[in-house]
Amino acid sequence: MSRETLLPLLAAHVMQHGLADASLRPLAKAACTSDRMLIYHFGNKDALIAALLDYLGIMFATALDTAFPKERTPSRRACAQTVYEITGRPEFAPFFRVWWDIVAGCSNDNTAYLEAAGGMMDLLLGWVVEHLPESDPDPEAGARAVMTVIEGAQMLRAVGRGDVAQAGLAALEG
Amino acid sequence: MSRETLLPLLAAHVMQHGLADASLRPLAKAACTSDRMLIYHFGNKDALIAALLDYLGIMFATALDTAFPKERTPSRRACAQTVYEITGRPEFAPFFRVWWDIVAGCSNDNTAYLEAAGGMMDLLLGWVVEHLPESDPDPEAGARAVMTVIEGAQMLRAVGRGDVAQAGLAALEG
DNA sequence: AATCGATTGTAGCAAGTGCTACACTTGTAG
DNA sequence: CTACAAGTGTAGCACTTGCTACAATCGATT
Repeated sequence: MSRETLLPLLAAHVMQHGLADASLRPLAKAACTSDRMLIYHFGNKDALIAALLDYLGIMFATALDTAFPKERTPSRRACAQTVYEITGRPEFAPFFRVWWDIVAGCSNDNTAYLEAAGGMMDLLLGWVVEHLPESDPDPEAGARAVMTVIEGAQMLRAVGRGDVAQAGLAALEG
Repeated sequence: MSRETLLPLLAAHVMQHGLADASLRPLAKAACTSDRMLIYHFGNKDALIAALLDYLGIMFATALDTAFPKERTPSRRACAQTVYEITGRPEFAPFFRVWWDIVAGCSNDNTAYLEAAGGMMDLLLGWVVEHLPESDPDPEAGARAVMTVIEGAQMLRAVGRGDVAQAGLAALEG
């Protein structure tokens, strides 16, 4: 049992139960160890969470690569709608459970959370750039516009206003 | 000491420390009572939180009305940018601290949180409708588009990507 | 065989959690 | 004045929290 074998189990638990009130003993049980061992391997809980955020970032990146089509999208709007549709699938729900916990942590100035969240945003931004149509006049600016709409749509969906989100996506120009 | 006198103090505490890990004894201290009294007045913690969410919704509505200009904005983009600018002022930071906690609660299927968040979104949606230019061809659709971009921008700002948010706002048509 | 570091189990601590039991004081209605 | 309900303080329960002390096991090196 090393950090590397522990992390997937910990990540699975966190994606199912949320990151906000994850405590050592339930985490340990999920990873088939004891709280004692988690502290031993990671030093303390903060370090464990930091390592977990790192790992979740990697998981997110790979999930992105496998779930998304390789081709470019025909328009900015189509790109945004594609991301929205794919991230709305049930297998992405666990990820969003922890995502909103991370955002909440960010607004409490938690540095580890800010880094993790920023990293994931940069990752997604890069993905969007490469999936905009080749004809896009300004892919960088386009990606930022698309990202903003996507994230807004995802938040609205999270609070049960998916209809607003869809309308917002449909209004995207390009 | 009644619920009505307690709620402002509780709200103040929650906006400073976050809603996620608000526990009875700190809340009680902030409201100059005991945990015993909070339970007495609200029945249990869940009911207290529900009442608090209600109260925060009202606070949000009044904050909106006082902070925002009475006039209509000249364009959809200007409307979004105005909301973004105003909600970025430091006095709104405490509110967003609890807002992201609420969103996180929503993605854990917490009904009370879902209701509160949905209510606030509807409120803001209505406000946007009435602040779009009179010339707007479809204020309902426009408001949804504006809302989506606003919320995306606010999330990006929360995770330290305000630059992306600004670009996203600037790309809004109309 | 001896030793050493890495790893693990058991037990527990001090603090904090939501909540309750019980006794006590009030203000008010009969 | 009395009775009764609303309100309040003190103590405490059973539980969870992050973390530590102490000792034991294990494989590998000397």
